[in-house]
Amino acid sequence: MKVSREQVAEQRAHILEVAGKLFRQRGFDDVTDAEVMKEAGLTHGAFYGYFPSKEALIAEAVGQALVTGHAVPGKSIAAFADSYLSTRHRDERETSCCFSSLGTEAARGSPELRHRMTESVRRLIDRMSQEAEGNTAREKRRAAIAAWSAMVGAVLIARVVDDEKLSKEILAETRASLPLDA
Amino acid sequence: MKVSREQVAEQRAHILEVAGKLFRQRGFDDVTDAEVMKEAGLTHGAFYGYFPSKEALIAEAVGQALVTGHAVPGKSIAAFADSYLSTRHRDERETSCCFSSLGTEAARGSPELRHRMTESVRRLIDRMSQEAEGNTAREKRRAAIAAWSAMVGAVLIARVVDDEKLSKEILAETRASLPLDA
DNA sequence: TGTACATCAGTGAACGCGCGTTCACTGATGTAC
DNA sequence: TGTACATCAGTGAACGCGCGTTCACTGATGTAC
Repeated sequence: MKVSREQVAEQRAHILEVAGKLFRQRGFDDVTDAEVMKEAGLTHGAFYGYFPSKEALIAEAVGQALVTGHAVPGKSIAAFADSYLSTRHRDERETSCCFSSLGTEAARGSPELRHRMTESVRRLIDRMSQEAEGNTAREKRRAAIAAWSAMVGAVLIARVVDDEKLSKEILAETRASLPLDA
Repeated sequence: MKVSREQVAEQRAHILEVAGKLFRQRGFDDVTDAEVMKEAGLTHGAFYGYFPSKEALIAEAVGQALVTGHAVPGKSIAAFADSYLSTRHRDERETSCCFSSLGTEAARGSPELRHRMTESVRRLIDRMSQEAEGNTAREKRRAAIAAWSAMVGAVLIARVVDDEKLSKEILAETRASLPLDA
């Protein structure tokens, strides 16, 4: 059945949203394109009308998630860090930050995927630099980079750890050490 | 052909070493058990004489890599941070730290794998706490946790980023901010 | 406005391929006499 | 010390299964007259 152009664009956005959630929840390899299409309400065969390959879907879905996802909204950097280092963000993986949920896989991913993630890193560091601690622009930028690294690492480690107490401690102590509340 | 007991133990250790390197280089899913065995100089069929499943191999190989690998040797914490946040460690993935090379996949791994990694986190935090900055034990432990989180996150991000200059900056600025040189 | 046709999003089934896993067999080693 | 047999690490081939990808077909929509 044919469908209007707007519906196609909506379907496409819907597929990307579904894929972004599934990938963050279970990783690139464990999620099949058949599953993504089914979850989006379409049949497997329609996939290649939307994307040339699974790799292309991955790059687009993550690219989308990086923008709409757990980026910095209107709130302050301190509030962003609070939510980033919360147990909620740790546990709700399907809507979480792509670096802490897919980072090690993404490092081996397509050039397109890595490029989109790189642009996201740039945006985030620039944004965080504005509010980070420091007397000079250089110091502020350093603090932003260090804070972002610690945030990503802490959530990653907190998710690997199988002891709830230790996991919480890592999130809380990392939060307490961030140079963001100047 | 039959072989002596010592040879079997050596072969097993060799398989684990090979698997640990391949997994860190290319991830759990992309490496097949046939490939691991071939690289170790054996045939595919011998695999299930050594391990009950691929999942078991993953847990054992990572467990081994966590101990012999990029852990803290005799050197100081500051020297450990220097080498951890070097471009060499970023680029030589096959012998690198399992958290920064396999962390996001490991977070979805078997209980056995996550448990071994948790024990490694505990050992590392305890060890780093001894030399970290701070006036009280609590402060030292906090600094150790924050430093370890930042180290893992920085290497992860530096590997995703496709711009060498930005990648180096993330490693260097994270290093400069660590509270380890008390 | 109504009819005839071209378009093309979506369907459903199939395809090769490579994966994890199994298994009958081999033959060098270790053991018993 | 030599011989006969049991053990079992390793071989090589096969197995289902599910993956990414392809394709002939369908039928509702948009367009032309």
